[in-house]
Amino acid sequence: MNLADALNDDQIAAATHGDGPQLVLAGAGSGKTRVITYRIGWLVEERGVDPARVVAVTFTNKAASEMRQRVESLLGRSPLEGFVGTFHRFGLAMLRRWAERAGLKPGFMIFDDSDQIALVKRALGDEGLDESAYPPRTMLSRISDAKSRLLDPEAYASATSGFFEERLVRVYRRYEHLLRQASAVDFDDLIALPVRLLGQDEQIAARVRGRVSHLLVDEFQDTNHAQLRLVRELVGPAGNLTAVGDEDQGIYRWRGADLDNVLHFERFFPGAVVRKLERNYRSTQTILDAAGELVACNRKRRGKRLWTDAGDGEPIELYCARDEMDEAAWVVRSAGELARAGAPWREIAILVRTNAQTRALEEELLRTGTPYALIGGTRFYERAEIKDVVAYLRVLWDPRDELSIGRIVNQPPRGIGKATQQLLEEEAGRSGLTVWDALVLDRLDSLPARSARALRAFRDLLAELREDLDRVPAMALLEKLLERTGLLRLYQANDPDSQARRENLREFLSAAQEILTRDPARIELPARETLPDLLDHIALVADLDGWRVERGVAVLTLHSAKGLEFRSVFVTGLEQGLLPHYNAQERADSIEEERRLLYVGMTRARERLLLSWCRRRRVAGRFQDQEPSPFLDEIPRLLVRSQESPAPYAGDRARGVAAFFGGAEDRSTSQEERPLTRGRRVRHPQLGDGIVLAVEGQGPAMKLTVFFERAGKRKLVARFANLEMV
DNA sequence: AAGTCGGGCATTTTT
DNA sequence: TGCCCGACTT
Repeated sequence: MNLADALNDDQIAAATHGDGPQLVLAGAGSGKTRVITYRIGWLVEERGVDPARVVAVTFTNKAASEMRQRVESLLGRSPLEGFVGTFHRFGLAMLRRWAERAGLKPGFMIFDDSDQIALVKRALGDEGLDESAYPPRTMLSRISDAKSRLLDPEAYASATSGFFEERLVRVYRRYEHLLRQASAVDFDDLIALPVRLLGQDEQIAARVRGRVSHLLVDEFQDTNHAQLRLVRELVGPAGNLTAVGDEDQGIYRWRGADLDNVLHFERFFPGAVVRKLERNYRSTQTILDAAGELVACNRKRRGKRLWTDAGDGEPIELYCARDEMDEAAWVVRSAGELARAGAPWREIAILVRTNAQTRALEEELLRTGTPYALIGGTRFYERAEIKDVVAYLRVLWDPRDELSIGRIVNQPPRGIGKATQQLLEEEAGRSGLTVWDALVLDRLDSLPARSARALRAFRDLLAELREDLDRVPAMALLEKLLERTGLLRLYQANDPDSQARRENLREFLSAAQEILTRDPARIELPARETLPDLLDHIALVADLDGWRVERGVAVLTLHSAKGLEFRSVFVTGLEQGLLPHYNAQERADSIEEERRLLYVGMTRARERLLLSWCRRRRVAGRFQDQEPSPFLDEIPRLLVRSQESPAPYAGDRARGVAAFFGGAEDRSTSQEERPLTRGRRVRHPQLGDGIVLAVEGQGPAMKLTVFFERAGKRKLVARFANLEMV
């Protein structure tokens, strides 16, 4: 293996590190995946380490599969015997293997975010607490926080005090009870339970440790306390650990990530060797200097200075916009210029701090017909129609999954409304049965005849499908399910919404097909054998990483930009209150995290970095005067070329009206006079030709109901719709 | 039981 | 300003 051709000296040192722990502080774009890949290769090829005993963990499925592929192609072994995957999948593998020893039922399910919220709501109800005084989201995040610190309700109770905390403990305790009752685990359990198992069961610990001779952890700055403990349980304080991370890219503190895991690494792993990768292979020196100066203002860091021999490149552009629409116009116009200069659209990214910012940008992209892809947003498996199918699958697998039953019992509508569900639950509760058992035992006499009939039909439908569990493969079952339940029929209409949902269901089927065919030997097995894999996969993969096939400018949040790179990057909304965000302004820690967020955004750029801010911005519907972000002062002026909106305050209304009537800002005032009334024919850049059905309101607030030949009836805000008269 | 209305609300979201 | 959830209506 010739490392010298593939790696620089620092990278070689990290890849060929001997025994014991090492921390590799890998700056943005310093080739850390390369280092991890080559280290695994070196261990196997040069050190004769058994590849089955190499474990590499990351945070995202995407990073994991990329790493796996690179190792496989480097070593020419496929599939690789060792574990390469996410923390959560590693934990899950342990729990599946030793479910009972961990206090779980063998077929336990993984609850996702919305399941967890539902459970918290139920726990609040059981404890007689009001959701408005104890917001479920807050409660859940506090519970998750406790779990990621490995505190069970009792430990948490003794570690805290106060009125709110006392309530929280009760909800936490109840939540745990409900979770186990549903024979399910949440994401935090996938880490916490294995830690406990390793700490308590010597036999299992010995077996697992025997399988992990070398552990590599990526994105170490994102680990939380529980994950650090898991790592320590696996390799011990002096073990063969390679931790790769960058404290300057730690942006998940609010999710429990603990930067101290990197900052005080040697405290947890005494005698560790610390190495830095400071040579950058991505950006120009100008970009690195700007980002470096910025992040140097942070105190919580060990310190790195990135350099490149790629040259200085272009200065950074800074645009001071009048408002968010002007900002969007500048961004899109500049993106167009970059594209004309040779950058493919997909090599351009527009970064935002909050999702709300995407609105103005999207309007402008739409208006100008610029191809774009909104990254993030509602994730695939969170879409209602997908959740429905998954809920059916879960119920088929475990009909005592009450949460999922609750979701599908009247979906599609089959005459089992809230009242009926309530009665059924009471009936079940009286005999100490689960809802499903009550249905099977036909305890429906106390219910109105019509409700009972509907419930029996539902029960028989499920029973029929469940019989197929042992008879047909999962794909066949899935197709039959969609057919027999009527889920497919629900979206028969030809409106865009139904079309999108049908498309999603198709997408789901092909994703399921793909997952199931990963193991061709098992594809013909009955569903009972393969369904658990499918369900695990769905729970652990939030999204289909399909966006790469889309072409167009990427619009995404700073958080979801981590790990990506683009030829040109816009970071928008560099304003006090937005970046840094209001809610982060009190605590110095949080300000530093906001600074890292900007740092992450800036270092995504290879060639061009363009920043913008607005003098005023519409926040929650109101115009607000904005101040530039203090972070802008931390970027050396010499590296920046500034420009300002040519029309600082003038012509808001004129522009709004112009935009409304036809696109280009200077488009005829004569059209302004033509009244927009019912019956007028209009053209929308995306929706095509249509006819105005109704007009509400006046001026900027004017709303139109338009019937489009292609897209059907739509309600539009006239000012944003960019309609053209025809 | 299902649609309609209106108040409250509005960072970020790897698994 | 828009969206989401819960309450209200038919």
